[in-house]
Amino acid sequence: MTGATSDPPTDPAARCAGPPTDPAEESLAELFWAVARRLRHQSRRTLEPWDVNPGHARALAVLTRHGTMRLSALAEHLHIAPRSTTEVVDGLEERGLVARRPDPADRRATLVAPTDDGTRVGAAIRTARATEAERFFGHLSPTDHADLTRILRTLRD
Amino acid sequence: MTGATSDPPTDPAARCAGPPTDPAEESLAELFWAVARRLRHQSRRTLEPWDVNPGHARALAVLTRHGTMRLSALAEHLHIAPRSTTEVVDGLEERGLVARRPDPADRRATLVAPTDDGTRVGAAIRTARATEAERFFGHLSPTDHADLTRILRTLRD
DNA sequence: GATTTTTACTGAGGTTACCTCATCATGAGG
DNA sequence: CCTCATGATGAGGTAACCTCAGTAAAAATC
Repeated sequence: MTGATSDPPTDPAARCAGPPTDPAEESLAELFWAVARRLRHQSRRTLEPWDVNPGHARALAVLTRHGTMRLSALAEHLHIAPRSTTEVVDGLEERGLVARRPDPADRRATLVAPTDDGTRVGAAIRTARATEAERFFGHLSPTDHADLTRILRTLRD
Repeated sequence: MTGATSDPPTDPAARCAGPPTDPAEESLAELFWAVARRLRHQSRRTLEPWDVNPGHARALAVLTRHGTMRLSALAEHLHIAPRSTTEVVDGLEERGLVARRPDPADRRATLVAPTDDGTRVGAAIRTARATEAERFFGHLSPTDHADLTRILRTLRD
């Protein structure tokens, strides 16, 4: 009925900083969030085949990019609390994408390493992400693409 | 120590679709999310003085823009389930920003109307939002501003 | 070398912002 | 009148975070 309840029967992150609801009086910020919303949905769809959520994907990306690291280091990379990282790693471990192993240099610490499967999936997701971005941003002319990059970089800093 | 745990002692929404973690190999999507992150933080800070969360603010904006409406109608505007809307309205009512009143045309329904205070706060937030956007996007040259608007509109549709 | 302090992870439990399902009026159509 | 649909809400669940307390081990201090 509401659309939000029936369209995606299982989509707990249906929003985050939602759209304007009303096309009139559209500010740049509203526009920005509308685009963010689309990107987020597409991203979610992209990840579906691997049964990993965005959090898992981010962690796996860090691990395949930087290699084995301590759980605490992973937490810093992800900008989340160590305790939360424990849970993300739990999820990835359940799926056989990473493995915990004691740090030989410090018996308090655990090293988290991508498994072979994890490395493969990580690479696959990376590729899928690139394709997704291509589909999303690919419609832009080269000039617009460059402009957008430059402008976003300005806004980020 | 981790930065994430000590910097913002109370910021449950520290992320949502995080930053690249690594400046190298920055894709447009990563850039986009980095900007989104900044915008979100700034938005949160903007709302602090009124003790309303983004969800409250969105609901109040809809109500001050479109006026009194049924709870279910509000749910549709917000793209969330009616049950969730009940909770948002509860929050706003607690703060005295909206009032429930029975719909004379249908005794099952409740009308939600902004109070005088709600209207005032709604307007104030609207203004603060505009200022915030000015601060955020104001650094852009008029050309960049126009380009960004045009490009984002392309991406949204 | 023993004691204190710090650090790395994790169990327990909390919060936020959503959700579904069941319930209870009420309204609408046969 | 009776059945079915609808509007709001109680009850309870989930995801992704969080803090705090505890345990074990390392590091620093005495």
